[in-house]
Amino acid sequence: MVKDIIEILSFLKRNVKDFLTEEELKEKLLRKKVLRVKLGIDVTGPDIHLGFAVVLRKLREFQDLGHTACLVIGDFTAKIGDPSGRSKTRPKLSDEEIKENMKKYERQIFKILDKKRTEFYYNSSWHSKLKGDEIIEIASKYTVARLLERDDFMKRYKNNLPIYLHEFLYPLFQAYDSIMIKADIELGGEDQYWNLLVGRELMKEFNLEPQIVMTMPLLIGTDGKLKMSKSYNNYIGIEEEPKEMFGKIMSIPDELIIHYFQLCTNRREEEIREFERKLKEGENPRDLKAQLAKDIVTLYHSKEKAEEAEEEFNRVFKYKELPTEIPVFYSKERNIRLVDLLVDTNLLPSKSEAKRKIKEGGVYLNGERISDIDYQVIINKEIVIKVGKRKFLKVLPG
RNA sequence: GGGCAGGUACCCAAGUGGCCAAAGGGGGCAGACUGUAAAUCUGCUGGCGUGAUGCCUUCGGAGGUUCGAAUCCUUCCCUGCCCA
Repeated sequence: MVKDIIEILSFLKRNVKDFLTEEELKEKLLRKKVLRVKLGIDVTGPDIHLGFAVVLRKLREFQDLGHTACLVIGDFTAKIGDPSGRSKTRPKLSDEEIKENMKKYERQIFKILDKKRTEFYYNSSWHSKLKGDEIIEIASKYTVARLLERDDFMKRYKNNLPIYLHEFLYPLFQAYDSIMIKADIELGGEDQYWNLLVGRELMKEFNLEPQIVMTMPLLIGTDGKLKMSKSYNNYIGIEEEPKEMFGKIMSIPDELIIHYFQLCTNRREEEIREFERKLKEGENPRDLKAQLAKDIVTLYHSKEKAEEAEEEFNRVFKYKELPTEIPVFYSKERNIRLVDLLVDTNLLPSKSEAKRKIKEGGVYLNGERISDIDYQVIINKEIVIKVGKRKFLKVLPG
């Protein structure tokens, strides 16, 4: 029994950044059969990306060991939004929008999680009922100095940027969630560490067994610099089309290959070491990245789709051929300026932009670069337009 | 409540009467090269116009002064700091 637990612990420790504390988890595993593993879900946008998937995958590991995933939907904060109207990351959402988002979310979440061992909680169901005196009670358990410990708050404070009072309260509300669902352990990205600790502290204040805190490293986004996030637009959604997913993974900087293998695939530790060695020995990073892309597409789609995506990628970017499927636009005009056509087809947003792209040599008609901004297009048969490396459109008379 | 400092394009940030569609950086896009939608280098980055020294819209909002305003004045809104 004890030996099993040690094995389980070392399994669970893979890809973990902060773990507070291993001893407590060991003790809980010995004492309880089923742990309640909490994960907070933000409902502001409908896409789950590979970064969040790192955490979800960890949660799945707990489920596979028989534990319960307790997903706390942050609909309360989403509904309140940001009164200052400044923060784009917290737009105010209606019940309908939240429901709509949740539908899409569930579909994606269960690509990773096990439905049978998942419970959903909407935190508005308790937060909306809190009375003023109860809120004060919660607030009285924590100090401003401790709230200011949070890096993000401290930075803003030092830089004379606004910190709104409700933002100060959010961590406490989030912590209160842990109390309401009696979490044994809470998971999150490493940037959540501080928030999760508040949960731990608050639980102690309410005379509950404090939750264990476990965070996963943040996945770096496709830009190679910032954490993967919707707001930085550097993310790869787990529901993206295989081709798109494949391409996006190919576009990550080479230095991130191992990082992604580690956090986004089921490759064993030894295999990853092996890849690392190959890279050092001068193996073409392109090939390993293609392997990575296949791994990930297989995980969220299928092996077949992954292979298709690879073929397509090679066709378009390696051999510079046309993609197999090109969207079609039927043009009523038979004789039109190229600039106008580019705008009409939505390939480019404005005529100025179209002229720029033509001047830059980024526009091709049937494989031929066009550099005359006054170019007239005669549409009497199929024409394939290419803008930049990735935009293709077939234009037919219609 | 009082004093002071600020609000500029997708973001950060310079500009303090005409040479401002507005420096610089980031991001984005395009090209070259390549190993790929990697890295690096180069260019572009408000809209419209037949190509440059043309027009229209944009420097928190609304008015005003001026031949001319991001820049000056009035007023309102917002943020930070200090004092109370």
